[in-house]
Amino acid sequence: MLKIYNTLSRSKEIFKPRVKGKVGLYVCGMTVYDYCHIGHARVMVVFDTVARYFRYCGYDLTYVRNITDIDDKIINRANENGEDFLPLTERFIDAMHEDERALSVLPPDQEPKATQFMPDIINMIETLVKKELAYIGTNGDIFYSVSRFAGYGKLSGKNIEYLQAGERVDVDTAKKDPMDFVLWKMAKPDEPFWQSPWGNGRPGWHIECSAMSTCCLGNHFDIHGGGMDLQFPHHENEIAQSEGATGEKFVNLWMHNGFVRIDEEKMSKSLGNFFTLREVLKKYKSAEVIRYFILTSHYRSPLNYSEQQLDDAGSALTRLYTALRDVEIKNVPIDKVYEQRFKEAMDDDFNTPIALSVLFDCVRELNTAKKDKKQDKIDSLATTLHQLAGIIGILQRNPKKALEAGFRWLKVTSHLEQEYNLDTDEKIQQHIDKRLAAKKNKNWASADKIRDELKEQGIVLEDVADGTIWRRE
RNA sequence: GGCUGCGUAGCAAAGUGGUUAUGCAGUGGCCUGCAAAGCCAUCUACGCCGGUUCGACUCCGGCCGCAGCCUCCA
Repeated sequence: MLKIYNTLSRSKEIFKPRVKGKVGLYVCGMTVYDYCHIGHARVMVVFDTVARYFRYCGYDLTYVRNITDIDDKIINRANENGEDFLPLTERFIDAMHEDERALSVLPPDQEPKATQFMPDIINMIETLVKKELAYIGTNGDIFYSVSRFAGYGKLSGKNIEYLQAGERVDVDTAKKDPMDFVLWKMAKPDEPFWQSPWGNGRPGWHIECSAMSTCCLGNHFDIHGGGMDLQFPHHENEIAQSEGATGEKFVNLWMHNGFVRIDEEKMSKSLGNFFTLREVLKKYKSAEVIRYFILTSHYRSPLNYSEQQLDDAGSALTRLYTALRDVEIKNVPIDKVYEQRFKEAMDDDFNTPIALSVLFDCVRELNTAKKDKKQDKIDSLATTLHQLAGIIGILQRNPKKALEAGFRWLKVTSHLEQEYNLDTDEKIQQHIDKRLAAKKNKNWASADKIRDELKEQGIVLEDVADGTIWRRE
């Protein structure tokens, strides 16, 4: 029985799809004017894990994650670069897809872009104007009249009375009320625009998500997600727009993931304290450490970024992959006890830290089974581990290759570098063979020297029954 | 000012009204030519002060500290 925390009710609720066996999930994606940072990676990984789990549970899921490809920041960045906004957004959409693949994030079923939904956006605004929920401001922009929508604030728990509009930002004098927000912005000279009944312009940020989500999933759908910071005003405004326009309930369940922090402070573009995924991958060989790191905390908790934590993630993955290194994944039934424990963890609002702890318990039992040479048990547990880990998108690489590659780019500054010349696996193997020969002659001093010197260069050797295997630290 | 949420061992991170979370790190042992990996054992906990209770890290109240939203942000 799957329970999910609903921001709307501030409690965990038993998940009931609108239509039996089907789920519609919409997640607010990226505004594409820069590379993805670790905060974006978290949204992608969290909702990818949610999507994978729904499918594992047998739901027919439609997962929609939008792309905001027109807004003020995109226009500003394009101007700074002296380019048109289109090549800019195309470039960063490609980059985002690369990052997504690196994180083992499966593509959503639909990835609507704001610029592709102009007719629907304009239709929705027209409806809102017709219903007198929106009006034309003194500058020609169209605004949503917040006071005309009963229940504004129900998602974020805000009371309009106490909101201090204009405290940090000057109130736009074109509005009737400081709380009102823009639906359609008139284009200034040299800005990209689309034609509308109110003149050439572009949509406000919030309306695109109302239009795209209802077009892709219907007026009323199951789950809407995104980062905590979107709760207010973005998602609050989406509710006002969608419910105002359609007259139907918009979304049953709202999910919001916590922030990534740096030194106990929110990572954000505006604070400038962010690391892009690309930067982090200059230190770590595989984005799997980042995915693992994200899964070590519950999706609603804050997640403090540090290299120490990514190193620990690498160590943990080493243990997991090591357990699978010398076994075969067979087509055998998986262990029901571990599957049940794993399911219970995930059913409890996607508790991935517990789910991971189940995997480690499975690893221990698997390692013991190996020691005791219980082949049936080994087959069953190895398959269980591999399959359950797959549900949360980890541990799907070839274990031997993953371990030989290692998880971190080590800076080796050893004087041995020239002498050993370890730039290919074959060359590493030559040194190992040399050591095996020394071992055969019981020339321990020589064998140990090779092992120590390889270790100095980040290569760890393990002598096993039928030879020597290696991995990178 | 209004509204959220958090405070767990060396680090990270779950959870529970009484019984081992888990990972990394540490210590002791087994294994090993010696290691590594693995297995076994083990040390460090629940911000502070009250209250409820046979019993609270877990519930209630107060206090302190931290983060977030009320502006664009995942």
